[in-house]
Amino acid sequence: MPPRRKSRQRERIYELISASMEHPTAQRLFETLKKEMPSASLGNVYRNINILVEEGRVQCRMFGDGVEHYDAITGSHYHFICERCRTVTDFTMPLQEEITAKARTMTGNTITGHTIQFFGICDACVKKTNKGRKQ
Amino acid sequence: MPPRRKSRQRERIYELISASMEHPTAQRLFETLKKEMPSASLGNVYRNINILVEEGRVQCRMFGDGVEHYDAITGSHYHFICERCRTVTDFTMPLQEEITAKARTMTGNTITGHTIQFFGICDACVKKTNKGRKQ
DNA sequence: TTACTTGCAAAGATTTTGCATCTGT
DNA sequence: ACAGATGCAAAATCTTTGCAAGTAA
Repeated sequence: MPPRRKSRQRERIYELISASMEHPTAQRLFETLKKEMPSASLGNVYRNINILVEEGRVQCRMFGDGVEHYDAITGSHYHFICERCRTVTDFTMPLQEEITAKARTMTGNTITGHTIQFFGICDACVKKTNKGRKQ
Repeated sequence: MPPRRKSRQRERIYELISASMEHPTAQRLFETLKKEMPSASLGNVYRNINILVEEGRVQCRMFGDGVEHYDAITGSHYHFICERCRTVTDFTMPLQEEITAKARTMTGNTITGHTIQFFGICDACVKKTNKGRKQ
C-alpha cells in the first residue's frame, strides 16, 4: 500500500458514503460528486472507493441487485432491504453476539462474525400501496 | 411467463446446482456442463438459470466477490463464507425465527424474513495454515 | 406445425487499467 | 522534482439479447 497524499475528492467520497443512510453505488456517488466537481470521472471514483476499502474505512457489500454498495464502517450494524424498491438502509439493532456464539458451538469451524439482512417492505412503499388501495 | 417445454440442459443445470455444496456461478456451471454437452453455450446457461429463478426453483445470491452464485431452494438455511478462499457453503443451523420477531418488534416496519452469512476460515484453509506453521 | 430451446455473436452493464497530465508535499 | 491523484479512453468481466436454426409436443 503506497503512502497516501490527501485528496479532496477521496475525502469527499468518504463523506458522501458516511452521510447517506442508503448505501450508495459508485454510479450514484459519481452523479453526486459531478455536481460539485464537474471534471470528476467515474473511473477515479472507483479507484478512490477501492482505496477507502483498502484502508478499512469503507466496506463493500452486495445486496442482490448485482451492483456494489458502499458503507462507511461505523461499528457493526445490520441492513434492511425493501423487496419492492430495493433500497437498502441501516437497520439499527444491537449486534446479536449470541448468534455467532451459537454458530461457533454448532460447528468446529473458525467463525469470526456474521452479517444479517432483513427483508420486507419499507415505509415509503407501504404508504404507496395504501394510497392505491380502496378502503 | 411462457409455458415451458422440458429441456434436458435446464434440468441438468438444476441438478448441478442442487448437488453442489458450494454455490456455483454461471461460469462454473458452464464449465461442468460443457464436459457432458460440448455444444453448450454460456449465454444459454444464463438463460436457463434465469428461468429456474423465475420458476422459484433456484435462488440467486451475491456473496461479496462480485459474481452471482446460485442456490437450489431447499428450505431456509444460512451461509458460511471463507474469508481466505471465498468459498461459500451451506451452514446448517435452524432458522432463527426469533431474530425476525425481534426485528419486527424493534421497528414498525413490515419484515418478512432475513438471511445470515457467517464469516470465518474454512477447515481446508485452516489446515493449509497449520501446515505452513512451525510448531 | 408451432413455439420453446439452443448456439453464436453482438450488445449492455459494471468495474478495472494504462497513460499522460496535474498537484500536493 | 518526485510520486501520488486525476481524467480519459480502452480493456476486462459478467450478464443479457437478437437471430436463425434445432427440437419437443
